[in-house]
Amino acid sequence: MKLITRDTDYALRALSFIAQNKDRIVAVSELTRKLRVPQPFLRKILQVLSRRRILSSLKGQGGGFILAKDPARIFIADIMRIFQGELKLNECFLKKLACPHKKACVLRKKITRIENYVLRELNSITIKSLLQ
Amino acid sequence: MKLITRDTDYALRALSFIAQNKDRIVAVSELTRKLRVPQPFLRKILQVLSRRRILSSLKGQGGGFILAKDPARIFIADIMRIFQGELKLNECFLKKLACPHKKACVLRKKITRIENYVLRELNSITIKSLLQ
DNA sequence: GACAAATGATACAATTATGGTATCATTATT
DNA sequence: AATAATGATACCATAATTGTATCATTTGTC
Repeated sequence: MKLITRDTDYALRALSFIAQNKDRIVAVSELTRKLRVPQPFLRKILQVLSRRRILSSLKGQGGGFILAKDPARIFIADIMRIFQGELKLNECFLKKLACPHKKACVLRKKITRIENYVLRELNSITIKSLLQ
Repeated sequence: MKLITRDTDYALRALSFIAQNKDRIVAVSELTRKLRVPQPFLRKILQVLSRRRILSSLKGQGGGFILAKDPARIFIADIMRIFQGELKLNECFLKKLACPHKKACVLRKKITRIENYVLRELNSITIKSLLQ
């Protein structure tokens, strides 16, 4: 029952650090030292964020990453979706089979209620709100 | 981001069915037909519920399972804990390392808030409330 | 221009969790 | 004695997670 996987977690921490150093370029090597996270893994994660236009990158000596968006507009739900796919707490395991309750499944309804709350919350948390 | 795993799901459906047939003993073979779930897997699940005193079992011909508790007192959070372990949305992946934020981690706090809501909800849903 | 330091892309690998199967022992009914 | 059920337990297959490794490309510095 993990809400956030490790890559998402690392991504959020990296984004927070980069947001706190908004005016300069941050290299993966620095992030690795600060966050104490495996460097090749973190590289992969940041490259994804770069492809998704959350970060901008600069190659070459002195290169690194910098935010491509206002941290007040980066929602953690978006980052989660990038690394974890669609956010659903809810998948019905019997969907292809003859589920006796079909659309009236009470369990499903209750879980959906919870899911809606969780998504609302996640959609309200920004990188900016994580700083300090 | 799965709230409920497949074994928990099957367990809840099986418990619901058994609760609807409160006055008699239900064999795994019948449940398998009704729920259309793999029989050996469901057996394993029900044996766990039996060990945990959620179900009582009767061996031998004509045997099977029957509720050991009032369905209004079986909470789905308990069933989830049995199959999924402690319910935490929250595990910090840097816990052993030098997390720069330590106890003040804002992300952790926000996730904890969500977690508390989810747990409160899950602790309020009983097998009885799933019937019909 | 050569070298060093950075990211881009991508393939591969190790570990763990999930979702099962298989088998033998035990018990109870007929 | 045979049959039909659960108890216990070991095993297995697949997928997801959590990484590593490598080579290509770009850019700054000497």
